[in-house]
Amino acid sequence: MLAMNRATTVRRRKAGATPPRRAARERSVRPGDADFYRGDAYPICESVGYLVKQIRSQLERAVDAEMARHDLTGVQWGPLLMIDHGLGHTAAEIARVAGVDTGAVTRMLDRLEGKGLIRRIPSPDDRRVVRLTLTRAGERLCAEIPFGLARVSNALLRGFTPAEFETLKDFLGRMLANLQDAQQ
Amino acid sequence: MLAMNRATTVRRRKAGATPPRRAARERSVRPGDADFYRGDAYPICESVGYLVKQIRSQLERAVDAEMARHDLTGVQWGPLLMIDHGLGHTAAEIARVAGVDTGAVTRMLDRLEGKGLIRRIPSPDDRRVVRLTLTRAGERLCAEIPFGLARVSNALLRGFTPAEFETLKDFLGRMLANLQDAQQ
DNA sequence: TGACAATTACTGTCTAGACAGGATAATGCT
DNA sequence: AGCATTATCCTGTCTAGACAGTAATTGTCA
Repeated sequence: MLAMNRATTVRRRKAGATPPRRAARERSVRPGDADFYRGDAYPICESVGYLVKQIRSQLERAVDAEMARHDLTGVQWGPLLMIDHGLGHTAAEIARVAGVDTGAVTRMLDRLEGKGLIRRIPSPDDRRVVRLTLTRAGERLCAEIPFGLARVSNALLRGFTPAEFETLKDFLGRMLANLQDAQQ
Repeated sequence: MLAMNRATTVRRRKAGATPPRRAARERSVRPGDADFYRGDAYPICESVGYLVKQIRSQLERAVDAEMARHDLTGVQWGPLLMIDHGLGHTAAEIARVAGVDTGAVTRMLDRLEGKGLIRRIPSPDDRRVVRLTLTRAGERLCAEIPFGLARVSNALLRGFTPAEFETLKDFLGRMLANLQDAQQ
């Protein structure tokens, strides 16, 4: 169990969760799924999944470039805004809301603290928890960030009509819901 | 210039590329951009960018779970398929097509070679390049992969009509185009 | 031809997420 | 009250991408 890589770990968990599943290559995961793609003729570079991946990574690049003006990497502004908006009082809360590992959060907070943007304050109520607050510099930065995000978002949606914008949000919401309940 | 982090580097490059840009917080990047979002009222957790990010990461999780059955991580199947389809004869070609760093490719190929899925063969024509081929095991794996991808894609699109599917692809394509030409 | 530029593969270093495991502290149940 | 469970935070180790820089080779052009 020592040098076990991530793939192996995931497989083990999956095997425990859904037992049978074999020789089920031709059908979809569950009845009701769409049937737009087939395994024996999958257009890798034109699939919806590929497009989403491309958009996401280009989007991250664009946001990165905006945030770089403030000396932030592409992911550091997220927790910062969460703390500012009262959605992230502790490391565990940030991990839950952002859907990432607590270990990753710990190390990211190290970097934000190193940059003098946040402070860690041991909670008097519960001596396990460390409460997070913004420094003055952190607050100043948080006021700037949404402008960059809005700029990138508007560039992304260039040419969309208001009606298309609404349809798009509907589609995205439905895909996300599909993914979430496909995951049980 | 030694211990310079990524954010700083990006900023420097950006500063060199687009000189003026100051006090331009209220307007979008370029005329013609949509105006669905404003910096002073940005709905972080409901924005299109946030949705795309969520979809992408959930999608990666789902694909990960599929690929884990073959002991592959979520990104290793990409280069594998590229080699199989003749889109990635060399490390440099993979890096170009996938849009990632050559250094990252080198290390990923190390892992794939370690798993016995690919072979590196020094090219006789050009002594700088190393040609990539699949091993027998790699070929077998490549035949399986598209079935998992199709399964995940169909689950993602559950409930979409064919017309909606076409509209969705149109929207995604337009967003990607916007991002690409916003990047000059 | 010979200097210079470009390309290829690679290595080092940073940020970053995922998983596992551990220390400490709080809570719940018998 | 005592003990097990749970929660919080942290550290170690792996995969992974980005950037910088290097060595070897190839291409270009004066």
